[in-house]
Amino acid sequence: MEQILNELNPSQREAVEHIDGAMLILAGAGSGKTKTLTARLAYLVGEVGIDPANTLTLTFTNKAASEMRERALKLMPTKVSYPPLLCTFHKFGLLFLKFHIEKLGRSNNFVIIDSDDKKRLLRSIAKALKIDLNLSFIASEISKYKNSLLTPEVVLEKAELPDYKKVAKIYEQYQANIEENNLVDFDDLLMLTYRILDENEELRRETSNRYKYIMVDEYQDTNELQFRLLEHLCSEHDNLCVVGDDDQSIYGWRGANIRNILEFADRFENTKTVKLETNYRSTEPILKAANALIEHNSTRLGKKLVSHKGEGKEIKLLHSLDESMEAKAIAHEIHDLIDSGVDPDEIAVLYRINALSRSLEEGFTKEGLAFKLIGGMRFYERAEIKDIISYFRVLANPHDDFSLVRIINKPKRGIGKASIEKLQKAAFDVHLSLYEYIEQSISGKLPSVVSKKVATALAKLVEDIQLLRDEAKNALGNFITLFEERIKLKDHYAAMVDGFDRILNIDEFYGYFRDAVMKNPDLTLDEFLNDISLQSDQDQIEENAITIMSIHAAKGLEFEHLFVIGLEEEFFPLLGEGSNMEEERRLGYVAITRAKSDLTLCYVDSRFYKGRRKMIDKSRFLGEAGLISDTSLKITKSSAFKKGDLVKHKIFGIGRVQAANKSGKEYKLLINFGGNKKEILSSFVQSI
DNA sequence: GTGGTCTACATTTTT
DNA sequence: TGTAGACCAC
Repeated sequence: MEQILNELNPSQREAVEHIDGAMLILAGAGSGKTKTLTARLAYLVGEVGIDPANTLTLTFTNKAASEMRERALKLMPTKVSYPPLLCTFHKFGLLFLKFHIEKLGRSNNFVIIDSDDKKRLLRSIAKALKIDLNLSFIASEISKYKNSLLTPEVVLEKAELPDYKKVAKIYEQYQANIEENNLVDFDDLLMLTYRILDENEELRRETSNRYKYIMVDEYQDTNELQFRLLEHLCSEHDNLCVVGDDDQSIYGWRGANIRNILEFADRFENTKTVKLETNYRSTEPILKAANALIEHNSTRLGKKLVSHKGEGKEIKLLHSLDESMEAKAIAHEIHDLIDSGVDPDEIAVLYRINALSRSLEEGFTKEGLAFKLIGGMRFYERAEIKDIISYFRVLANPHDDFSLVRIINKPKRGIGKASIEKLQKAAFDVHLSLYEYIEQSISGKLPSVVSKKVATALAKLVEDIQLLRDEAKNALGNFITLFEERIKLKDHYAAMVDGFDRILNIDEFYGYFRDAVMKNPDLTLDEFLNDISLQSDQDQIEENAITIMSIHAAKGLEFEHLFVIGLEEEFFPLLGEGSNMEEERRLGYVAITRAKSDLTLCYVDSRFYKGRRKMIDKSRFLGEAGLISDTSLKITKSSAFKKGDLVKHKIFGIGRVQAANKSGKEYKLLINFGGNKKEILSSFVQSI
């Protein structure tokens, strides 16, 4: 243990050795946040003698949780009998609800639905109510309500604008619907947990006394609900240690409340604040730019990263004509790096919006550069995977109407929309689940409402389901083989245009399932489903290739050689309604601080976006980071201006170049400003 | 019920 | 420019 402490710097050590009471660890990028957190957990358990069962460490992602678990366990004495609970907020909610959801009058065999399921449900409700609103908007609104603990009734009452009234109506039906089917969405995992704790004082006390030492990672990303949940969890002791960086709060648009971290010390009495400002990741020039940039924000707690590494290469700027030239230029630089022996895993390209990945993908492919793209369609959200999961859900619980509808005609059984609707209505009328109704109508106990052809298809489906259910009850060792034999999902997908990829995915999933069964021969379908529902595939297949991803996706990662593209006004900072300049700047800060020693910031003169080519200015962030003297004066290669170009002058406004003549190092431009012709040096205008 | 065509639309995303 | 979902014809 002594050795662990010796490896820490004074502030890290101070944080680790603080035991009781609230503590805010302001951990700048690359300041050894995970190290401090895991060391503290090990210290509490191994040195202070706190029962691991009395600790709770919460993260946002599975990846962070498993990384921390691994590191903490290594530091801990081997004699620890019980591993400390270290998981995501949502996983904690799931565990809690498994034990306590009956306090809300619900049974604990609930099924977790993902955002895709949620949207499908919302779509059908919106359609039934004849409401034509953007589904993502509805989904995020409902999410907001839940995270603010607003019930449908309250929202209905409060909503004033017509659109919000409509959303409230959908919310009401949505909530009724999922409760009726005993479904739980991601927000419910937290909201219901909170509600149970809020309504049961006794349980609240018990729970708080159980988790006597609570730690939270990435605290700047907590939302209102998570904060209130934490309040309940530490109501008996205030032993809440949070780690975060207000400058890295980049999920405001998702409901993260930066005030949670800014006002932490006000909410908890006698908060100890520790700042970790020594950065072990990046060289001085990189941190200088990061510090300079973030200083333009006003709402922050204030801290300044100091480089432990010291001097290094200056940040490079890469200016290109357009996105394809940009991709080409970057590809060439990366090829050079790889040729000089750099590990591709140490190279990444980041962007603010996913749309910018396309030009990179195309350019890199053209240049024969292998890359892995993070983001986009998630593995578990692929239609073919969701189909299998839906089958599994039906097998685990045939009364899961929602999943049954998804798979009832996959592969095609000739059961169409009309038949499904008839069945649903009939089942509803006799208060049976869809499956029960189908089962009973086949056996003749209830009248059939569908054609003979459909009835035969349904009979076959029911037979398959029963057979597979029986098999699943015994052992899952041979389950996949039988499943594929009966359902033939692969054949269904093989016939499609992109069938090959889909088959690969299906096989990967089957393999994953077999593996899970092998690791745990007693696994049940139920357990398997719950495990994967909270899983994302952040940890992608390990390939030795460079990475391209959004800045959000790069949070928590670091790279020796980093490129950030799209440093242009409009793209980064991303401008538009609802854009938040301070959050954009924090994103810039996150992007820059991902680089260890070699950072290249790229911008172009024009980009193709949403079907149009647009001229754009370089980002104000370049100026704010001290990388160019003044953003408003463009220091361009003079050849960039030619007759016919539109330019902007600080005083004269927009004009068109009529002639360009070399004058010393620069070009002298004859510009027509709305009929008013002037001769201006090119460095005094910007191209637009 | 299935399959093809047309049109509106287009941040960031984990669980 | 690309695509998801709506819509219409068999």
